[in-house]
Amino acid sequence: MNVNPLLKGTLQTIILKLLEDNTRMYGYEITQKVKEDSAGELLITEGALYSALHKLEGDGMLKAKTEIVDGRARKYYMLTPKEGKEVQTKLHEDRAFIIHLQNVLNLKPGL
Amino acid sequence: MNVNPLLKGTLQTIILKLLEDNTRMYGYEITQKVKEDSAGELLITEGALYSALHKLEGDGMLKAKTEIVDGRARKYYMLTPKEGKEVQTKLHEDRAFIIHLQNVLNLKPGL
DNA sequence: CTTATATACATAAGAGCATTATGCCTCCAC
DNA sequence: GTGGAGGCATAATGCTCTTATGTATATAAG
Repeated sequence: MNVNPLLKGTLQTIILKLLEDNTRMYGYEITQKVKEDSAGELLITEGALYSALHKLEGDGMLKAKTEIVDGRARKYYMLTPKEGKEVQTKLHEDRAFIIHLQNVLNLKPGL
Repeated sequence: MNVNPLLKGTLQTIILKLLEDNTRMYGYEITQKVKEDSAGELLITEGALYSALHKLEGDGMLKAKTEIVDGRARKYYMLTPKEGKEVQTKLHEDRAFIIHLQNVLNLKPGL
């Protein structure tokens, strides 16, 4: 995460959410998708991303499968089946947290 | 920050925003205010708070003044005058960041 | 009187997660 | 043949949080 170092700990959530919506993605693809969705404002650094992916894999949240595409290796990640509900819970909590934060900061939703 | 370890780096922003709105506050008061505003969901730990206050003071963002109230020492903090605009900028960025995050997480504002 | 709870500040140890800086490799356009 | 884009990875460093602990006063409960 580059432009604004405000939020740490968000990266895991972003990864899980994207994998929930897109079945499977590889690292570079995730960086581009986040950049797109945020109008170029959220830039995930590679160091942070790959560490996070490895950690989530180690924790059993993700499984990986490497494939060769156009002569280059891609490592696709997807959610492990059992973690579906956990992702939902996480997203629920994160949403609640953002709302509480908006209340504290007095940032009305929609502004 | 307790209940949800999602966001790190938010505490400084919270402190600055509260001091912008309330002229001056002391540490314990800040913990209670955040707890209130978040319906008991955001619990600032004392270790985090006092470290953050000391850092902001060291950076020249805040100035402190100790007073004795009811026999107990209170350390009131307030923004340094020159930092008014910086706080505005910070809050602006943070608001933008939250919105981008909502876009990436596909959490529609207001939900 | 003593104990618990609330008020109030502070610091140290440790962990977690990010940035920054590298490194390695391939494909393709100029 | 050089540079940029695609693609993965790790090490050093630093910031910020949690957890634990310490100090101290006021007040209510027993």
